[in-house]
Amino acid sequence: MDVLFKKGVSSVKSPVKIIIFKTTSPQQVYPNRMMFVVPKKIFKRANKRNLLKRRMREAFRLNKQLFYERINEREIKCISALIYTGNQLSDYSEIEKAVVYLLSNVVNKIK
RNA sequence: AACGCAGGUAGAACUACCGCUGUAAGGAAACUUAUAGAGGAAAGUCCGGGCAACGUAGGGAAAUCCGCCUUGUGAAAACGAGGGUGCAUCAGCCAACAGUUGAUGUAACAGAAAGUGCCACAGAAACCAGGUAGCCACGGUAAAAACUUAGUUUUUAUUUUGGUGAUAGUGAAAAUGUGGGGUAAGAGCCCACAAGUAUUGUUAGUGAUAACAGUAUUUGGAAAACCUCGGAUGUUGAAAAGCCAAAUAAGUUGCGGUAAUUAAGUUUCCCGCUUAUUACCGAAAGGUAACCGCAAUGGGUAGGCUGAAUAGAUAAAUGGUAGUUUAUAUUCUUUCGCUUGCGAGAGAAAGAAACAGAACCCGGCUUAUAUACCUGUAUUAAAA
RNA sequence: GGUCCCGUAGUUCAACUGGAUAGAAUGUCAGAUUCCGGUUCUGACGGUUGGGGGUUCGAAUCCCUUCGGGAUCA
Repeated sequence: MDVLFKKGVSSVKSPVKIIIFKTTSPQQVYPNRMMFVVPKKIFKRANKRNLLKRRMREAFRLNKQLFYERINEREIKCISALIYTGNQLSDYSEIEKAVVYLLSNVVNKIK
């Protein structure tokens, strides 16, 4: 996880940020491992953090097919993190737009 | 009726598709099927338990919590009902105050008359009253006046000693208040009335307590300062605790065993050194003081399961989208009634948005809460 | 999950076991000094003592409640 945040490639589309890193670990079977983060400093209440994490997870779940195709094209395996950086609660539709944009564009940035 | 405040109750339902966590069954596996899946506060952690380890003859100290009475629930903390007492507000009686009656609200409601300490500034004094000024008495000194011619008496000033707690107006608070007697001056010193406290008795009441009578007494505030009294609690908390796995090495020190040492000298002991001796190695010269066990030190290991639950176990699931219905704010259309801009009915549109997310489990307390309903109440408006 | 501690001018700290206008340094502003600026000197401003309630004659201090921040455990 430390490696991800130090060496990973990041991309921002408000209110979500993505960090991705190409891994060479042989233990990983799946094409990608995703982590969802909502900072406690901005959202003090646990129910709001839960709500945002659920929305981000749902958006990723419905749109991950496209993301996996692009990864498989390049024949690599990744670990990545979705971080919520906004200050306010956003609707599901806003989050979904941001997540789709990031998933489609971030793969090209990997070296 | 509107709106505000306080308290209480509830804290929408259903369908489809795609998913999430646990459990069970099936399957080689991928996975499939069935079933269960957040709250009134899950929150704060302010209390009390269960449970676990350690401790425990009995008693005490310390520490923490509780504190009017009766009664109900409870394992206990605590909560409910009724009552008592104090305080506050409002109303009635009264010209007014005081007092009393009623209603409502409220109380960390045992003890300040066991003890220690505190009460700034101001004030004589903030609690054994009495240093100061004042007042009063006897005496001394000085001056003046009167009578009488030698002193006496009176007044004033000053002062020693004694008495006094009326006067001192400061403070949040000043030693119970008023009146009279009494006295050199005064004082609960005495008396009357009133107020308070303690205590005894009688009556009423289960009791807190109340009423009456007697006796004693006048003793500020604060216990949310320490503390005293009565009651309860052994201490520490699931990072407790149990089991499995892994690890507990080398070195150093001490004690003991075996043939693997012993003795003397060096100022008493230890270390070290010297000499002799014992054992082992070596052809000799010479070299070495082993090895094993226990304890300490030293460092090393530090993962999993149980605890654990018919929601659930290790970053933690309980969701997303679409639609329907309902409570309901709002808007529009329309019918009826008349008070002519309100009320009642019908239809359409829109339509769940509060506080908030279990982590060992229960019981209380506290705090946060859109909207609806219920109870109480302040204000405003209308009618009688 | 448990236990404990701390919140005071813009900033860093005081205020003794409750006693008065909450103080000091620094910062800010104004004035003086200087040709101008700095330094220096003088003065002023700046506080709901985190919020709310209670005890008390009196609360930054004691008690209750709440908000925020921090430490610690094997």
